[in-house]
Amino acid sequence: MARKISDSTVRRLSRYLRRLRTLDRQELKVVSSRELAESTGTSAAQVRKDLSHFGSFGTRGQGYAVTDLRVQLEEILGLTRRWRVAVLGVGKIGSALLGYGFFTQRGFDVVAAFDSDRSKIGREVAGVTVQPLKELEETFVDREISIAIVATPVEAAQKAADRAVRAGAQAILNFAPIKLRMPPEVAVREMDVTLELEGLCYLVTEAGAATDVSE
Amino acid sequence: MARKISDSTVRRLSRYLRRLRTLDRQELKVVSSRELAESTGTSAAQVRKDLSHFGSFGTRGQGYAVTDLRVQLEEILGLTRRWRVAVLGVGKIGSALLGYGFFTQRGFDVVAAFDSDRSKIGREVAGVTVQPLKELEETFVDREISIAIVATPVEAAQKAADRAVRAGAQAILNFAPIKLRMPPEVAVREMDVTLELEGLCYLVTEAGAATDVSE
DNA sequence: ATCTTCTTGTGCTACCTTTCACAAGCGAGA
DNA sequence: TCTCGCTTGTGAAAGGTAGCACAAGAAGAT
Repeated sequence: MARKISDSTVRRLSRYLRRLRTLDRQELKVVSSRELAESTGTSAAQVRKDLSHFGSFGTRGQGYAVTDLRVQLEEILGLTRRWRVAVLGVGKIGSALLGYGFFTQRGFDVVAAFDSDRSKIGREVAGVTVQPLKELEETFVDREISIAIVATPVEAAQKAADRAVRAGAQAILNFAPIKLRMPPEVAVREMDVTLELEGLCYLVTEAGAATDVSE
Repeated sequence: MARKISDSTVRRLSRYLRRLRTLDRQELKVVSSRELAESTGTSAAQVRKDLSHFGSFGTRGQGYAVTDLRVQLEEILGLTRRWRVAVLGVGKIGSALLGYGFFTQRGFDVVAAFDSDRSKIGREVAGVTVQPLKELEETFVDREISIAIVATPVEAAQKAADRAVRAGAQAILNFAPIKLRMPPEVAVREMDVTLELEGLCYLVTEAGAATDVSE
């Protein structure tokens, strides 16, 4: 299974999984690609294509067994284990993430938080004690942290991410408005609020301009 | 200019703009597509192709005039005006966004916040008073709010977004882990933390599996 | 056992995005 | 004025992604 799966496919798989978990809780046994597509905003053909990259999980004429497919997707996405996460930067976003109950529920344990601000160090946020940055390396190793969430101010983001990677982080979720330079073996995802907002502005402006012309 | 521009192009334009603003502040006069590409994590050809959809902004043999291109991009993205934004749901994420100074700096004014929780209503967060949901419609119209940031719990997200749209919102930035169903004329962007985290898990797991085989 | 109905899995096609490669064009210097 | 060096703008090729359409196959009815 060395096939390269695209990011958009992986994102959709996450969506299918989310839906399947709900269906499973509702004790529904079977779901069709069409139903799955409708509730996740895609097409039935897309659902089948996405799943077909990993095998044949359905029954022709019937659909997919909910629990079974849920488990398969959890395995594909690597969600059968728990993941230890550290938050770098305990500002507004960092604190919000620390208190985000969804993480624990979904297999992510936030086991450490770091900040350079003296006044924050030692404080406990949602059960996690804020540590000084100099303890980063040791803590990452000790607690086997594999994912770092970068929520520092933009100036500090690259350095924080570099340190996390040197300390063993395999993946970075970046909230800072900067494109991080990372070695290719490190997985990176960007969560850039202003980028998305600006994208919305473009679309609204564009739509407005188009309407003006036709009027 | 009825050409359809892809989301990924628009995102890159935002990145170029961000870089150009820095360069402009540093009083640099000219920048090449190569420099722009390196600092935004893409290729020089991509930069030129992206810009070429909107016109010819550079000088052959020289590059692009920083200030000029900055202004052009601001116009293309619709950032020459200010945008009024409302936050729906003043939980952890909502509060973090309300206090996010970057917005004001970048042309976005958060002028309203709503929550259904009695205990939060009337409270002031970062200069904005939290209002009850029933005032949503009136406030959107009065304050000419065009962008709604949905930061409610997942169960409330669809309804909140629907109300915002009926009240005149043209764009939605959605932080709730759900794919919103919106009329096609409404622009939507998703900011889904767990989706991205799960994506990272897939990549890490995959990389690990690949290494195991080769070892 | 055969037929009908239903939904999957997939080859093929169409479209879209990125990369390549080079002519066009600008400025500086002789 | 001509040449040289450099970078843009762009047509064409390559590479990917999504949609279509249908054969394959499973379950239940006759």
